[in-house]
Amino acid sequence: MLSIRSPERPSSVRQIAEIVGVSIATVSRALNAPHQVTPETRNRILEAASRVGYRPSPLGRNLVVGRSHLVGLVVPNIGFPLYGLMARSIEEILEPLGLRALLASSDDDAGREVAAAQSLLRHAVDGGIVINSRASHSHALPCGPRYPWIHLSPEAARLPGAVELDNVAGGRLAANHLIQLGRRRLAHVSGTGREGRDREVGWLEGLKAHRLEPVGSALGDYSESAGRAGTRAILERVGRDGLDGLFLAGDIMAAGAMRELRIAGLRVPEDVAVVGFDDAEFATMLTPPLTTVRQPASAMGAAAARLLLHSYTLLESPQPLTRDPVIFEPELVVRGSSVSDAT
Amino acid sequence: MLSIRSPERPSSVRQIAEIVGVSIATVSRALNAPHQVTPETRNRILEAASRVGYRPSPLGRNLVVGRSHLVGLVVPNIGFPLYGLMARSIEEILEPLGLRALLASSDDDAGREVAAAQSLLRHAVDGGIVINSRASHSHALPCGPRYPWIHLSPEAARLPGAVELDNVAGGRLAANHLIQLGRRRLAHVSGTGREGRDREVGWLEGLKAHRLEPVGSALGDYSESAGRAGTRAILERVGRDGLDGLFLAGDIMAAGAMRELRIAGLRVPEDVAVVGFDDAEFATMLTPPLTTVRQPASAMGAAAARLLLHSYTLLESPQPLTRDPVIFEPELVVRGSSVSDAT
DNA sequence: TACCTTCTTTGTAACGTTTACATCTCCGTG
DNA sequence: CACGGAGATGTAAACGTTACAAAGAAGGTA
Repeated sequence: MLSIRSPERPSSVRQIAEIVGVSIATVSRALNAPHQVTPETRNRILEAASRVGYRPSPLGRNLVVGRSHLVGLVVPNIGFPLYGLMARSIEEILEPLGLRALLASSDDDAGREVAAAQSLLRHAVDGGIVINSRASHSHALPCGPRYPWIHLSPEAARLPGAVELDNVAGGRLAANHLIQLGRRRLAHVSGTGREGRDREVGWLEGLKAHRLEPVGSALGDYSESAGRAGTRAILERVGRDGLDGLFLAGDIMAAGAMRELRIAGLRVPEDVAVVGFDDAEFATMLTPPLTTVRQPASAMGAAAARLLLHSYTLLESPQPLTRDPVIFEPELVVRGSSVSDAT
Repeated sequence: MLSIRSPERPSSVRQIAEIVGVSIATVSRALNAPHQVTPETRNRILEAASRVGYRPSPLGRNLVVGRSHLVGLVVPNIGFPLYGLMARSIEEILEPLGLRALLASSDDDAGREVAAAQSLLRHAVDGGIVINSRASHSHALPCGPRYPWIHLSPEAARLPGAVELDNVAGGRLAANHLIQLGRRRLAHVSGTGREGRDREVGWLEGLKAHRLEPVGSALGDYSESAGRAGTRAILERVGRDGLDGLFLAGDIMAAGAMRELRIAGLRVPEDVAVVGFDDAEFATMLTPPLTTVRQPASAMGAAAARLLLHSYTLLESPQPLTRDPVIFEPELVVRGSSVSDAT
């Protein structure tokens, strides 16, 4: 049976030093810089260490080197697949360097985001990454020179250390694609936040470049029901024949839109071509598979992690973070919801 | 501009002690146990502390109290939605207690799982949760009495501190549902690992209770392509009319199966009723919406977190972990892929 | 041989915090 | 005055690493 509090203390450098008859510094050196110790004493130390089953306490080590080897990771909700993918790729960059991600949730709220970052700083993280950051100059994170923070969001483009997607270009991609398919009666269901606004800006730019006016638009919040409600509202306004191309600021809304179009008796893509945003995992599983603007989530996560490492106090010559954001370009993935003979 | 290495050290108890003219112990007491210090000196200490902007170092504190307030979280891949949901609910339980989840990935490999747990222990986590644990008696985690580990998987049911889903009951639910719908030509695409085997065991039990033999089966690995390939193989063997009910051990495979059935010209649910497993987020977005056996991921994550807290060294009277697993019952969610007039 | 330089090896102390134990002071009671 | 108790405060120990000091040896030169 397990007894929770074991009385015997784990072995320490002091214990080994006493056994061998040297100072604790020599023990530490024998373990970390063997060439600095006489082979004879080194062997005696190593032998004693393995005999008592010595394992160095990371807390002691962290204390003296002044770093915790922890990296904060603030995510709106780790249960959302997009953020999970980003977290995974961040972790893959950090792990080989002996760094670990410490998790906190922001629920996409600026206040909770700051609180989460503060909480992580109390755990002495060496730095951090905020996914879908809502931080701005008015809600700045407690970011000191010893605690670099990377912002993974267009919201924070004016803060040092930002990684962002060119959402405007993404909206343009969607518009150009639908226009090239010959669609002219175009509508959009938007998303929230800076990224939602940017996608709409790009969308409208794309239309304007072809001297087109949108036939309708609706506000959305990336939920399936918002996609359905927005589509229904647009259809009611323009009528069954008033729409032949629909762009939604997120794939989940696009799934709702396709359901609503089907209920209205409209075929996708023959009657209405549908374009989503993100390229979520389920996009290929929809009927028809969803044409969408891919957000390179893994690559963006990896870039944020590398940017953090670049300014990390651990490195030989850390570079200060600049205000130049790292910008990723989205990519159009054409599938059956816009082109009937696509995969 | 940010300069990464700031030369000035953060303030410490030593600095405050020197300013006020007391020992560091008195400073610590004034901050942590104010009633033990004379009001007059206490005020002078607090005043000096706030003047120099003192913030106690968590590294020093963790070191001396022997706890890090960190909980290890070993996940196959945090990018998988099911695991993300579990992680999120675990986090929600831990956060109010000031505990944070430290992340590591196992990639569903027993060896990497042990390595990840060891790495987390080197970061001095106070305990940990292993999602989809592959640990067994032969590949046991480095679990000492001071480091309780919870296993979130049926694989580890014989280890202390296990939380598991009754996968056998889940397979039975699927079988009973299809049989009650009048389907008699039933087939299954299985999953890997203990949970995959258990789901198949329950499935076959359910069939046997109604004196039915399956018309076919195929091995799968939870991927969409495995769902498609398995379905195709079964159809080739039994013919277009040889199948009217299909159970797949995961929703992603079910999405692939529905695509394959459609390609074969079979209607879902009229010709073939389809049942998945997990109740993933996208299940409602498929066409038709997927009937599935729901795995209560959030509740299971929360249960694992509570079990960990129960045996946590932090608590007043921690309870040793027992070998009795916490078992969750799955629930059938009926949708359009098995009943045409369902939601 | 005496002295100096260089290199190797080892020891000391400090880092930051908490806490068990020791010490000291003050006050009251016998 | 002696003793005891209570309250306040100091001391030291715990953890692992590393800058610095110190000691010693080896080797070269006058």
